[in-house]
Amino acid sequence: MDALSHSAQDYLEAILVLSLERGQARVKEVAEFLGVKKPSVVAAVKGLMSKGLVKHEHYGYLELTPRGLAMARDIYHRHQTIYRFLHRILGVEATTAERDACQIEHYISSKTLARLVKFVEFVESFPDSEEDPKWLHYFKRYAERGEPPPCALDKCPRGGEKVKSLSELKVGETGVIKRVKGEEVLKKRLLTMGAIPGTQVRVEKVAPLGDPMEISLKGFHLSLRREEAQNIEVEVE
Amino acid sequence: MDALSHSAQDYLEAILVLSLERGQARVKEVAEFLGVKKPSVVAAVKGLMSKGLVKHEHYGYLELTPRGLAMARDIYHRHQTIYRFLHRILGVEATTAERDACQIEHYISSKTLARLVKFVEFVESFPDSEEDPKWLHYFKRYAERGEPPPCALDKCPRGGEKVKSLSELKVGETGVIKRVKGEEVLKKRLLTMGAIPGTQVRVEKVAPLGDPMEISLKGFHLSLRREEAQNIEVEVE
DNA sequence: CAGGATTGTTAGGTCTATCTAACAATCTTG
DNA sequence: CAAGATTGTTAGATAGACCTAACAATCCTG
Repeated sequence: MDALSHSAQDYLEAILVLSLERGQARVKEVAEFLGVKKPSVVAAVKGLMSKGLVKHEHYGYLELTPRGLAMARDIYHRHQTIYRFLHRILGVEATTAERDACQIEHYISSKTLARLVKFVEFVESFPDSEEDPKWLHYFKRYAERGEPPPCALDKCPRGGEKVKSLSELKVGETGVIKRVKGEEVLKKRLLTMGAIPGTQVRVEKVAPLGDPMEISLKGFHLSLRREEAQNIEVEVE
Repeated sequence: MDALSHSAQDYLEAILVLSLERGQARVKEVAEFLGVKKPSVVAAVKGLMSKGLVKHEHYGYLELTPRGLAMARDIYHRHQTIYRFLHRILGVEATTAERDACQIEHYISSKTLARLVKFVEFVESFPDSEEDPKWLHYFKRYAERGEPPPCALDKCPRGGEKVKSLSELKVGETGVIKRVKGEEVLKKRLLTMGAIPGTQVRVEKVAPLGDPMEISLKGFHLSLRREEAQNIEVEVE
């Protein structure tokens, strides 16, 4: 049998959730749940019936078959995993997390999902003495207040040297590029833009949140994102 | 002007990447890059031209306008963030991470993206003394070998009590449900299934990887996922 | 119990994103 | 330089996912 389309998966999942919450699912409820019109639900259900996933008597309730239930639970499991990651770990607000999970669930591969399941498991199963692991606690503080974790305060990985990432330079400061880090694609792109080791750069402007940065290099002006600038190590002059 | 469709965003991003890699983009290259036929590229480019995002002379190369470049970079930034999360942090293999990032980038909200950006930043900026933070190192070990982190070995959050999560029970063991944890939706569903505090459960079968578990409860048989079982705290009898 | 309100269904339509087939323009090679 | 190969374009088609309009069935209330 053909794989289910994303839309069909949404209808299946909606029927499951409504069945669990209210004991039954009706065309009108599914339409409201998914934000579509009733004829769309009827058409979708017709397709699901033809695949043996839903039972639907004329003018009656919607019912998942055993196969439909198994499939819906898989889809729902995927949804829950992503939701928990977005909400519990990343700290995204519940409504946004719910909506994004609903969308993303269709596009995440089973390999990626398996890895995400393990990550969520890892975080939720080993919380240290608090509900969150310490590092997640630090992350949330970092995300909300920009405060680095304690380990960054007492031991600086590049302590003492005049080597910084470009993102740490202030307006007016200059330096010589020492190294371009990061993924191949990003490195290639930065190199294409002229960020070559040995090249002098000067910080011209920095936007309020450090993003973007205007720098001059080889007589040209570049606008870089904070992440891009972070990947360029410079020796301060 | 209308927001770009997901498909249009993909074409814009493809033109950017090809321009960076090869210095130019052609219809045939974009088609290969995105896995579509050439007429599809031509049609899409027509739309992008009408929005002032791409310049395209008849039979000529594709070129991003300054506005198109700015937009493409935004899209690409989003892609890179997701890619780095999937590949660098979750440890998903690069090809799969690249493909999933390409899909997910359209469905992640700006709030969720902002949070993910901070998460990637947090991980990459505070690596302890090694390339990865310790906890990420532990996670990768956990994901690959199932090995818990050191903190779980010397200090067990529920040490000594006969309270375990249902997932930790073995076949034949029984217990009484003490608490159902987790998100409201999940809790409600488990409660709907009869997982009510005070109820006795017995583990009948466990699949090889602990997923699913067959348990009996109130004379009924339930099939639970490992994550579901993890949310049910029981006092072992 | 009849009429109005609400929910469900059917027919036909729109829009997007892709395709195939056929033709046009450009490039390469003998 | 001409012919073949390759790339680019146009016209028309398909499939999916939704819509509106109109009608059918069921439920509720006066």
